[in-house]
Amino acid sequence: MSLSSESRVNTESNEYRQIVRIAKLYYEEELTQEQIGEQLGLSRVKVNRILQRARKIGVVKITIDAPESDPYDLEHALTIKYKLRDAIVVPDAEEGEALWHALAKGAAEWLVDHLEDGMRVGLGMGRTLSHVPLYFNPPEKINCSFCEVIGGAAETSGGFSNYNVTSQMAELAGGRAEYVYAPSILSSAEACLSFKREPSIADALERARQCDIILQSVGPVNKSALLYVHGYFDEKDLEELRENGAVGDALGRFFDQSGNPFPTRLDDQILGITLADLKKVPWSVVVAGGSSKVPVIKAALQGNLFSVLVTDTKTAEQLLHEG
Amino acid sequence: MSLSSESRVNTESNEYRQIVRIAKLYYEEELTQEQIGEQLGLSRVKVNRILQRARKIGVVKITIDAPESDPYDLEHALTIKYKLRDAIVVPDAEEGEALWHALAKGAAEWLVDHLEDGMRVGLGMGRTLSHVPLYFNPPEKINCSFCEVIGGAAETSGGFSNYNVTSQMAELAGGRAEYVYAPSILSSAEACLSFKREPSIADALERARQCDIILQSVGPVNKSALLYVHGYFDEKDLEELRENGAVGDALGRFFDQSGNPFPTRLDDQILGITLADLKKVPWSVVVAGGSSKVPVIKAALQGNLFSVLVTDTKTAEQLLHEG
DNA sequence: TCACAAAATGAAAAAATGTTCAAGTAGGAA
DNA sequence: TTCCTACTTGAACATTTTTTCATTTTGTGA
Repeated sequence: MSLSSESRVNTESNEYRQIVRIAKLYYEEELTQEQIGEQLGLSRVKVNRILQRARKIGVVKITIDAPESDPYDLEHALTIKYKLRDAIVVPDAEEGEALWHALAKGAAEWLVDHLEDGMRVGLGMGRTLSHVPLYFNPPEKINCSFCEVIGGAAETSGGFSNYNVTSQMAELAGGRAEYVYAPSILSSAEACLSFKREPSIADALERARQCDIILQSVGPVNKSALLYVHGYFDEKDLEELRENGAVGDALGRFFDQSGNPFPTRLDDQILGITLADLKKVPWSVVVAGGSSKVPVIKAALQGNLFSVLVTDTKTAEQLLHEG
Repeated sequence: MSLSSESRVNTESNEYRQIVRIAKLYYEEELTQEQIGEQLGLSRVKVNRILQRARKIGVVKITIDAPESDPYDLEHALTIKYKLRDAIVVPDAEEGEALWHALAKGAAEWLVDHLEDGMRVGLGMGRTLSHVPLYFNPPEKINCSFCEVIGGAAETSGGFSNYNVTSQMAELAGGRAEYVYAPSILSSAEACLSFKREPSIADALERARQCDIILQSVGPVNKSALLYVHGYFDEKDLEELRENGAVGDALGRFFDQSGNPFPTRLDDQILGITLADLKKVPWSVVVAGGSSKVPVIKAALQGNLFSVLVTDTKTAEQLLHEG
């Protein structure tokens, strides 16, 4: 019949008329392709092909109505670009308001939506995470448990103890708290090993590996790193790490630009789950934002260390438009 | 979770956020419902339900882009309202231009698009049909045949003979013509019967019944009717037919308001296919327009005598908006 | 005319989607 | 509390859609 060029169709042509008619019968009248074929004397396969063509050349337009699309678009773009299960973009912090409050709120709300009976939630460390309980407000009691994924029940990190966070979360949810009664970093690999052999601690770590959800932050290779704070690394060590390609850390474990583990001499002294463990968790949530963390987050996401990201608008945009 | 009211969703809610995200993954990223469910931790069925909801509440809008939509809309509306296989709406005739030219052109073009090798096309009678050859212009030779569906190879009707029309069409298409060598109306039922028993005529009628396509017009119960023109009915007869509920005729066979056959004393004297035969033809095309024919066309379509309509804009609108 | 590559076709297979149903669950009234 | 009705859920089933593939058709250049 007519010589059908790839993507342009004469609006006056009979081919076009037919495309429009079939599209209407399918999308407006909701006939099946079979019924349309029968009515018009075409094979079902042909009707199918015409419909594909109709979508391709834009005779049929499918639009998604998303008012206030900005945050949604960012979230959606992030999930696509980094193959995430979910992404939450919170508004940039107001002047004078700390970013970690906004992030903590986003993480807390995300958690309320995803927490179900029987789940175990692992909590990492850091200033942002320590603010999560402030905003965590489940509408009803949930039969779940919260645990630590790194030692340190009795320690404090940046003024906030893991212990407190874990117990607060458990209380707010109406669930149980499970602790790791041990330091996060041991003085030697041997000491660490003997702790790990202790059944109660081994159990605690095993529970941590089997969390349904883990919330954790990531940080750059600088003085905020866990191992620096605890005095196991000095400035020179950090410098060396950076020079050799370490980009950031999560739970005291460093990783490079691609999110691959970057081993350090202290890896065997840390009492906590590894990056490999983290990758296996169904919902591993990284809660982080701020310009300095952009390359770190990017690396972590590229290495699939996390499946959910909670961040702020500005960071989201940097994650999307750079590189 | 949230109490989901039937058709209104809070744009800020997490439910809405989820609907938009899933809609985007499905319609923009073209993931399958299964993949989406996997990624988001939902069952496939649930994703399916959310997508149905997205369409229902209008988050997803499917639009069909039909520039110059007027004729298309009319055609589409006609196919739906009267359950037609196709409808062609030609522009209203210009001042001084006869409607039947426009209709004949529409019918001829429709035929070009649908005529295929091996098909048989039956041609009825009437002024409009007699103009079809003028506009019939197939781009290539088609191995098909044209036949008459009512006697009258040697007669003329309104100045145009069936014979001429059939042979012209066959010639233009490069196919064969098959005639019914007999009058369209006999002087008695007995005479008609003996004609019908004649093998060559019986064959011709059988061929007519097995057409793939039949083009025919319809007319109101007035002096233009075949049986009046041939002198078998007088004005009083017409008057009586009208009073008893006859609305129009096709091929000399009358029908009522619902398109049901309205028997007359002359039915057995007509040498041609019946309305019941007409209904069995895959593509029976009625070519008719004009205010006076609106009730006739409507009746014929309601009785499913035809599956394709060729008419003009004004008539189309009347067919759609009245009754 | 022939031969060849590209495009179109539809039957069958595979995949995706939609529906039903039985079981479970929340919310509300007594 | 108990009972009741309403809704929600996902597995199993049914239907529809899409893809694949072998074949035919069509256009093109020799």
